[in-house]
Amino acid sequence: MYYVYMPAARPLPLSRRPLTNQQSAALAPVFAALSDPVRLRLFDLVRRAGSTGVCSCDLTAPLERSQPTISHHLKVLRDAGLVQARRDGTWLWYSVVEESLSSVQAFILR
Amino acid sequence: MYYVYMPAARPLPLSRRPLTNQQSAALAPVFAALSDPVRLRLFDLVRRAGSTGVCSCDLTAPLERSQPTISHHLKVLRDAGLVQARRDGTWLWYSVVEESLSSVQAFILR
DNA sequence: TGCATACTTTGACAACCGTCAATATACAAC
DNA sequence: GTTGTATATTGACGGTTGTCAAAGTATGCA
Repeated sequence: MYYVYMPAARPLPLSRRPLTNQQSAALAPVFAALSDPVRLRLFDLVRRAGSTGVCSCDLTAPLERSQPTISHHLKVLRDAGLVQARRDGTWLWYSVVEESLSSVQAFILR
Repeated sequence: MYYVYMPAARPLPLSRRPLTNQQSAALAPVFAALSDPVRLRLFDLVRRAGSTGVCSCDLTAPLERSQPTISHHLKVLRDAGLVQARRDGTWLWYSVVEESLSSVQAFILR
């Protein structure tokens, strides 16, 4: 009978372990929200409007889609946590949620 | 009649102009390929296999999907240019395409 | 109250997606 | 050739998606 040195069981750093079911389930909707060309351009337009934001009424014309369609896409981006809306009278001002792309960035650099 | 100084018309740096139709159309399929939880885990498993790659036969069990389903997802990742396959006898070894995420990275840092 | 503008929701449609069983193909060994 | 293993394709199924017209809701103003 020999005694063999066994290092204490210690999990690897999180990022060196395979992506878990929960992690992928949380990440997929963010990628899905950006998987449509119209939404990509929409997000880009909102982002370049900075902290001031942009009125959604100014997003319909450049994207050549009906107003309900733009409203639908903005909801998808909102539900994914990528953009937020602030009401000002009858207008809605959209701006990006800072750090909302950090999970995507973390996956890329993983 | 006055002469007013007008700087020569010069386009802004590319990244400071709105995302074009073509750019978003090229980018969306990459996001779409990563918009499914199974494909995210699949890509992660392939990536952590490094340049050696991983046999696709070793990808079915951990993802708890049928062999045709995994084959389908691998094709989606291949078509998006995210992974590549090298044949070795009856096996196929999958590895990531380096720099394949650069367009996503560029969009995030845009 | 009524009207106008900004936006959302509903309903419908075709197209697409994830999944699996069944089948087909590719390759190696015999 | 045959047999066995690895992978791809086909076909079908329910579910989801992008789109628009139409109708509904919300806000401001007279």
